[in-house]
Amino acid sequence: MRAIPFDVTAAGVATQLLTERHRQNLTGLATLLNVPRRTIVYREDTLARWIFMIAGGVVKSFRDLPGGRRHIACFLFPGDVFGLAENGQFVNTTQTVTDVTLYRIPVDALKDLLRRDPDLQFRFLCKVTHQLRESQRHTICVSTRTAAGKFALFLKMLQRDGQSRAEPSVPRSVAVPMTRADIADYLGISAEAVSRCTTRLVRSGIIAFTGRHHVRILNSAELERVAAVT
Amino acid sequence: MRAIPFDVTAAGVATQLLTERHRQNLTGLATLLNVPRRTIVYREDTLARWIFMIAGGVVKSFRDLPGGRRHIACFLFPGDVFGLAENGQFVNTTQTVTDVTLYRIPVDALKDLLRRDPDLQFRFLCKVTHQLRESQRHTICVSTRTAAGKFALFLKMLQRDGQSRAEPSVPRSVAVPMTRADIADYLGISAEAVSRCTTRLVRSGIIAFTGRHHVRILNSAELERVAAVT
DNA sequence: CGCGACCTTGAGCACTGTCAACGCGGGTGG
DNA sequence: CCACCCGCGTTGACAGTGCTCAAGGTCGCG
Repeated sequence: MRAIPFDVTAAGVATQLLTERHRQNLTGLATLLNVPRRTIVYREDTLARWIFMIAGGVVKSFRDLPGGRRHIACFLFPGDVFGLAENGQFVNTTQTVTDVTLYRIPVDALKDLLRRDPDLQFRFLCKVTHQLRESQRHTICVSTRTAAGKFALFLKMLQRDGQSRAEPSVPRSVAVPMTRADIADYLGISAEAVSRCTTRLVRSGIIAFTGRHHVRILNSAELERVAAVT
Repeated sequence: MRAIPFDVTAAGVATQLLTERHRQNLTGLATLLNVPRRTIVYREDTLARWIFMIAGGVVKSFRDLPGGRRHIACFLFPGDVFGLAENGQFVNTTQTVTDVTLYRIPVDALKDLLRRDPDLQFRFLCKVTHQLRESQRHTICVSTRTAAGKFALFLKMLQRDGQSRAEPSVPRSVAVPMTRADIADYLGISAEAVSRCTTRLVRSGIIAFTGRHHVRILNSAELERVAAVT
């Protein structure tokens, strides 16, 4: 964590796609890929020669910890950029959650382009800053004491994300494309704990499932209250 | 969380201070401030007109959650930049932990400078990327199941940080400038839990305290093992 | 329609949160 | 220079929550 200098909103909406000129500059460098679900995009600690940008679908970024647990750092949605590296190697492993289409951009060429195009670089700066804020929200999620509280905050995040991407959606209906196990690894709890707390929230009439990957929020105020428990 | 495009190391060491030319450009804009310990630098949800950079001392960035808990997002050290904003307002509250000297830079002027100086902007991009990685490490810390595991990872982070800043230090001695309560709020546990697990680590001969704010790591391998518990 | 992956539910145990009391130590004022 | 005092840290007891292991149930894809 650490510093966090730029206000995305003041600089234009970072979650929006780039301008047409920027798109053209980038697509000159990029390769478009179609990737089936459950596919590893890259593995941690391998040579990081590319940056990726999602055109459609959902990706998860994770790391297996000593001790056997798997920690999911983030879920990535259309418009998101990924390919975090350190010492020239990827930090996390990334895998598709759904079928995905993505742009693959050579990192060296992108670096040159950014140095020549300060405006485009500023977009990237805002994007990373935005992701830093998201990361801090994730940490708050995980640091919540109860499983129900974590899940409630997670739902709120998915809801915010969904509507910021202006997805075609039923009001108060939230898409949850990942499995219970993925949610568990993201929240730092067991899959059983996820099951138990969703069951309790359903029985309390706060949420309802319409299929395994769609939640409807029935009582937003109460959900907020669950999330706010010490 | 989300995307994470740039490899700090490949682009030059981001944790290092800026080059002399960059420093001169920046200090033209900056005001140097001396701030006593325990001072609020700015409060969350207030107008974000400045970015700050630490010349010396330690700062904490936190947010009080509904429910009464306080979540510390990060500790900031010399060379770190802070002032994260969203919609033109600061996201967190920041307070000095020790006596601090820092640079205060008007955000508008900085934005202009960055657009005119792509090289300097790239430094900032790397810095934010670095902080994103740190934030992910923080999340792993917090998601660890046991208090001892969280504390062990926290210590490792402080150690890495300390030596990356090339602090004058005794080998295996780690400076812990913050209080137990601050550590608790950072790790998402109670202050009592921090006390209990440090006591256990001391009794196990894994660490030793030389004063309240200095730890010596006696058995690094065992500390690693504690951190790796499921 | 059937198989397999995913999800749910249950019982026992370990750990942390909470509340409360005590100990320690540095700073301040007499 | 000394004694007090208050912030900070430690320790103990009890209740609550999640983890683990195990078994049963359900959805969706081939």
